[in-house]
Amino acid sequence: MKFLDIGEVATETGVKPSALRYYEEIGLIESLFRHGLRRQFSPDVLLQIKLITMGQAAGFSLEEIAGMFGRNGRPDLPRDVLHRKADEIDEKIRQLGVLSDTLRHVADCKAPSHMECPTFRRLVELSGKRGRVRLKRKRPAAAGDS
Amino acid sequence: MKFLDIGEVATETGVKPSALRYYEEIGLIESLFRHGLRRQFSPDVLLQIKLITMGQAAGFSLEEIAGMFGRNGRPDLPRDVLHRKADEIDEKIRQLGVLSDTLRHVADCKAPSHMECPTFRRLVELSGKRGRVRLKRKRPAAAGDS
DNA sequence: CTACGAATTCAAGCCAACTTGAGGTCAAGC
DNA sequence: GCTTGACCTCAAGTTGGCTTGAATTCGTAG
Repeated sequence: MKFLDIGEVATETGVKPSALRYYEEIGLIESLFRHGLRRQFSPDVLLQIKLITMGQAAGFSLEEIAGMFGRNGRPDLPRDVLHRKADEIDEKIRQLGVLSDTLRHVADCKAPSHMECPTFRRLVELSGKRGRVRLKRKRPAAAGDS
Repeated sequence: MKFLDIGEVATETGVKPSALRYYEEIGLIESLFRHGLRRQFSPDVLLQIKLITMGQAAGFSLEEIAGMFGRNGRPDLPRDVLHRKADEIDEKIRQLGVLSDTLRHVADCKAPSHMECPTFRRLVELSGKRGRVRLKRKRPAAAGDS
């Protein structure tokens, strides 16, 4: 089996060595042993780091991420908590959908101010509602309708 | 027309007064005038704040958010940049889908370590790929398949 | 054997986004 | 006219997640 230097892990994942050391310090990942002073990582760490960066993209703290996938490689959280996290993410996905729609609308809308545009307002107000709702795409914008 | 005290804005949006003052300080929102010392906000600010919190959930900085929806109430970014932001968000949505699936899998999988579970590995590796890919739900987990 | 480059530790620094605290102001109700 | 409570300002502090820098240690190639 081949082990990885911190530099290789860094180039493969795009996460800087300093960050990786920090992750190890807080117990989020671990190196298997040292070669001289150098940490040697299992290739599996690449997968773990992918999860970590995804979790960060989702807005979770490193602490929460550790809970989800385990400091030791397996989650310390019970099943139902994990399911609730997943639900949280799904809700975030919904909100992001609204944000994306809103952004595209803003890009294309000709109205002088968004606040006066009913489409805009509908979109944003939608963000509070539950359930899947995305705009039908590409209705050509009419003047005065931003 | 009815104007809002900072406290009302806070309770309606769930954003603390201190944060709202900070937003005003950096020009992200504005109060219309003062009543004595007190800031008076237009009800429209509630919508704006909803956008701000959505943007934050998406992982954008306040700076970026200001660019999207405008410090002044309208975006300072050109159309194509906004569209690219929307694309960014869509990509993030895809990644969150993978994360959510992975999390549910982790919750239900009986394998001793995720790293040994092929389903898990497939899921995570999927996150790099382009295009819509979500797992079919609720295939009952077999033993040894985590 | 020596030099090189890639790693190491440790403390300190940095940034965004707020929060906290002390001390002050104001308007509405009694 | 006084109290009350919600607001105000301003400076300083906090948290998370790293980054930076100085001084040092290795292993390998020449």
